[in-house]
Amino acid sequence: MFRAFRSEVENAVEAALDALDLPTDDLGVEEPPEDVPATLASSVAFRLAGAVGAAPPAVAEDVADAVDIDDCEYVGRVDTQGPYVNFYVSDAYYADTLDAGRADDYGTLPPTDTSVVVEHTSANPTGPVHVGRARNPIFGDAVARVLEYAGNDVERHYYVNDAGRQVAVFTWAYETFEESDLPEPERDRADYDLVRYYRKGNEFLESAEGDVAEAAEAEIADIMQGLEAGDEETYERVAVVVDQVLGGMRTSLERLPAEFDRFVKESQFIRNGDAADVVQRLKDSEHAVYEEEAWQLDLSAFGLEKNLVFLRSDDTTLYTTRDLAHHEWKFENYDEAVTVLGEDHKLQAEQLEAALEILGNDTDTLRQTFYSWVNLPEGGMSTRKGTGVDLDDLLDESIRRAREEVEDRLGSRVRNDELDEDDIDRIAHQVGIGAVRYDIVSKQPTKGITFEWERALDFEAQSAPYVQYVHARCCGIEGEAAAAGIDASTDVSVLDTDAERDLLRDIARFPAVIEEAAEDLEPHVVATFAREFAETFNTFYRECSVLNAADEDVAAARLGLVQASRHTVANALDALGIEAPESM
RNA sequence: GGGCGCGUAGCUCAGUCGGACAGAGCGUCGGACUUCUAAUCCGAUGGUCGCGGGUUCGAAUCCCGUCGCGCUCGCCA
Repeated sequence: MFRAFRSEVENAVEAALDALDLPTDDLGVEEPPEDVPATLASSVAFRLAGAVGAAPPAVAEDVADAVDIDDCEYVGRVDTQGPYVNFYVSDAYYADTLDAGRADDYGTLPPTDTSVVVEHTSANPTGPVHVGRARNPIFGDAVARVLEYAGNDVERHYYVNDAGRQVAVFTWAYETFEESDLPEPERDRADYDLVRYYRKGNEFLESAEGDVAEAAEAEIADIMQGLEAGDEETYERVAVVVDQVLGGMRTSLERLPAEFDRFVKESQFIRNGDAADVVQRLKDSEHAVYEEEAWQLDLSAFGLEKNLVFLRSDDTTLYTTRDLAHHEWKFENYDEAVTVLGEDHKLQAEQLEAALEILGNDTDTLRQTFYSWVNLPEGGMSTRKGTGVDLDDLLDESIRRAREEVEDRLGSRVRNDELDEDDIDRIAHQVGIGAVRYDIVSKQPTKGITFEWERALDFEAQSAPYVQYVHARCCGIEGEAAAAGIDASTDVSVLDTDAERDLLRDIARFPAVIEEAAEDLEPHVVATFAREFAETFNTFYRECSVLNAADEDVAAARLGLVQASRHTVANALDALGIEAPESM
């Protein structure tokens, strides 16, 4: 309802300014501070004071008088407070909010008929997913979910690097070194198993000199040439490594869960000739230069100082070259493309966008969004060097601590619903994984995060369990109410306390929060909303009992409010990829 | 050194397309369970919004400068 209310307010202000012969380019519609009872306000009087020749409060009066809300359904009243014109919601606003909240998909926006491909994670298939990378699937999956809630037709893609130098090194190492020379794997799974060869290979290359180094490099170059030439046998050799490691990584990612509709291998753009086609078209462009035996793009016309090499002197393509073909494929098949990347890829992303324009693409449909790396107190994490915390270890530890919490609370539990072993297991997983996700997704992606165990696994702070608990409380009330024979109503006229009205106002805002998160690709606003909503609900919970309400009508309406609250909190959590427990 | 990002309470963070006295949680201190689940609630405490200028009726928010931290500047990805 908030979105409809806002639109009514904007139209009303614009019409009022028109009637007064004043400019309408900036309506100044904004949300007032919390202690102001209005739901929206306009600060337009400040700006018009000069032109009108009167003090802002007087102008505000004029505007308020000129505002006509007769046709408004959700604007109930207008007044002024100093220089501000304040807009209050109508009874219909509350009534329709409660009614809309009955739907279990509440918060979902109308279909946009737009297909959006969200590419995220796309980590090189070189080893287990570590926490430094884990921000990508958590943030990326939330972006995809939020876009879905906003009415888009979303596909999630993982772009698999199976054609670059790193996998060539990996393949060579896998075929060259003996298992007996390697340390024990940390887990019995392909990614943990094979990463040992990758680390060993890199170690070898760093220290090797002379003929030995040259021989190794020759073998690696041979693999890269084979890939470039479309040699089947080479693809098969590489795939042995890539598919196994990727399979292991998927197992980790699915625990979050971060699942994908499609794994797009970059080698396909070499094999189908698209990469070669891109190379030819770039060579023909006016920005192409041939320097030091390699083909490059001079991107100074796009404000980029560094040239982009798109064809090596040995005629092999680079990651970005193949990614150009990949993006043209996306443009052909989807209305919009969103890519979630680490901040270390910013320059490459700018070069990609410029090159796509040179190739004649409209890049307005491409949005590349970035997140800062998660570092350890002692520095960065690296698969190659083997430094960092594995995502599996973080999730295991989080679940373990969550289970401890559940077991600790069993004794002091008021509710007599007898949690069995399966319930404890379920809650430990929901809370443990939810806490990790919330910790990551609730922060602005541009801000750096230093990983610290105790902070990431703090269940007391502004965290997933706090929000999840509200959902469990809603489920508990609904269960008790059903047993007591109470049927929910949508009669808001008996919901007149501050706590009830505040809760309705928060429920009403939820779709607008989804809209904002999708527009800005910032799921953390949903996390902030969920936390604030939980606070509002907990106040309601304390002050407004459903089972012990003064009369049946109030009990029924409050039960309706609890249902709408449950849908709101469940879907806010779902948009973040966090499970909503029915009991805790 | 150039480019990009970040800097808000002791700590972790919201707020940043200019607007009403800068908000939470944690911590500290003090309260609330015979009540629909206390993983909860209520109160107190705590801030030169890195620093210095500028624009404006109004700046945490925009501009310039400066300091600190991160990323980046490969024929790696």
